[in-house]
Amino acid sequence: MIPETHDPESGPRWQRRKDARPTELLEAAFHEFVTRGFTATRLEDIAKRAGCTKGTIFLYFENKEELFKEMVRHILLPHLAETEQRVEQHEGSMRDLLETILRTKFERMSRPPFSGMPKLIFGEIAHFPDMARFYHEEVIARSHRAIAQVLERGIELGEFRPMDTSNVARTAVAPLILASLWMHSFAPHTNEHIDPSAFFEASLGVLLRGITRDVVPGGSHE
Amino acid sequence: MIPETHDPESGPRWQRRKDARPTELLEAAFHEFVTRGFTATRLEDIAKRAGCTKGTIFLYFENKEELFKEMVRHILLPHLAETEQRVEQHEGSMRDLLETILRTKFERMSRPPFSGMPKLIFGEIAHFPDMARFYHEEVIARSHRAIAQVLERGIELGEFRPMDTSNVARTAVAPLILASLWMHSFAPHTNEHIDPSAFFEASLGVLLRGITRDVVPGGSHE
DNA sequence: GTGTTTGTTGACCGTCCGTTCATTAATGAG
DNA sequence: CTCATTAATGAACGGACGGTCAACAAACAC
Repeated sequence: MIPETHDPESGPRWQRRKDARPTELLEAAFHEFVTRGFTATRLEDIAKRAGCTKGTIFLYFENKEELFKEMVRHILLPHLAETEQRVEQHEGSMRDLLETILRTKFERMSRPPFSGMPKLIFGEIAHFPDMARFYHEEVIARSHRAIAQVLERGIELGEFRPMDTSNVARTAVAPLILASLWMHSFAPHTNEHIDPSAFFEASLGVLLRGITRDVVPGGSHE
Repeated sequence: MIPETHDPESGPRWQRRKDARPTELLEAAFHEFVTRGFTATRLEDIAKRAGCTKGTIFLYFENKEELFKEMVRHILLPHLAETEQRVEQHEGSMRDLLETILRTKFERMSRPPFSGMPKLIFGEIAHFPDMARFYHEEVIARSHRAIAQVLERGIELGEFRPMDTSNVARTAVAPLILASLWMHSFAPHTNEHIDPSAFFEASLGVLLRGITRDVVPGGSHE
């Protein structure tokens, strides 16, 4: 009942941690934004989760929007090189590569905290033109390019039929995005629970059959 | 510069229109919600568009959330019977029926104002459990059931291969939803413009090839 | 015309929350 | 130890907006 009095047992009331704060704030922001959305997240919540107060945020970030941008940079950019590198290095079946890429993406996007990104992005990015451009160029376009490239190489190799690779690439990721959105919008409030794995396998099956070049029946696939 | 003085030329300052107000407000609400999102829409904007003031809204609706619910009921429910009836009455190729249903859905979802619904729904419905249940039961589940039914009948008729019809139905609509989301999030802020029709055709092609039962090459499709 | 009913207004209230800043205290140098 | 520096605090500000309500005026009966 004497909150003003500092408990001498617990050391200093707070510490000066200039180096650690930004990262802690970015990660707290990621959690809160992805859980509650940009607008609904209060800076006080982020501060609390990061173990400081609201005012501290403004020592390291210009404002809420800038914090959001930095958060995206900090969290997502490290994941991009991986996919690109995988495409670069892969040799052999493009069908296998495509499956691997989509499966990896699915693993990441189907579990928190990343499962919350699509809702966050599609739901609120329209209000932040800078951010929309940044996210599109740095995340979506790069990911899209990697998948389209795999499709093109597959066509050249005769594994896939000729197609509109750009739009098929979008078709390929659409179910992944829908699954994430579902988890964070309807799933918590309905009894109809989608089994994410089964949904992924079903959509992957449709995709692979839909793009594979017709083969002569009777011919082995090995 | 005398805004308090009412211009005698323009008739009464306002009219009493008890019957017309609700519909006008619901349609104004639809436009505003779909354009700016639930949270970002101010009741004042809706009132202005409907030709009245904020206070009038509360004569007809309990609060903002209730207005939102009524809006969904008013706008969407009339569209549902149509699809169900089409499925009921169709005879002949399930492939044609599936294509017709998806194409109709695409036409509606790819143009304003309906193109804004997915963003509105997936973006903000999580905050309104009642609404989520209602929308899921009355809109999504019914639409989903119709598509799954077409797939099942197609399997029985030997047009489609055996499959997880429920999850393939979701796979089928995923690109439509993604296209709508794109239009209302990234499209206004990037140079990479998706051609909605081309995207639809590409995804429809993948879907149909992906679910069609394998046929003997050389056989005509007629 | 007069009076009554009631649909509509618009000023107002209370709350929420991003942002600011004077104050406080942790830290490190000397 | 003392002092200077500055990270961190938390009270306070201000604008936005959902919701309220007393006053107003349109409509209608007579």
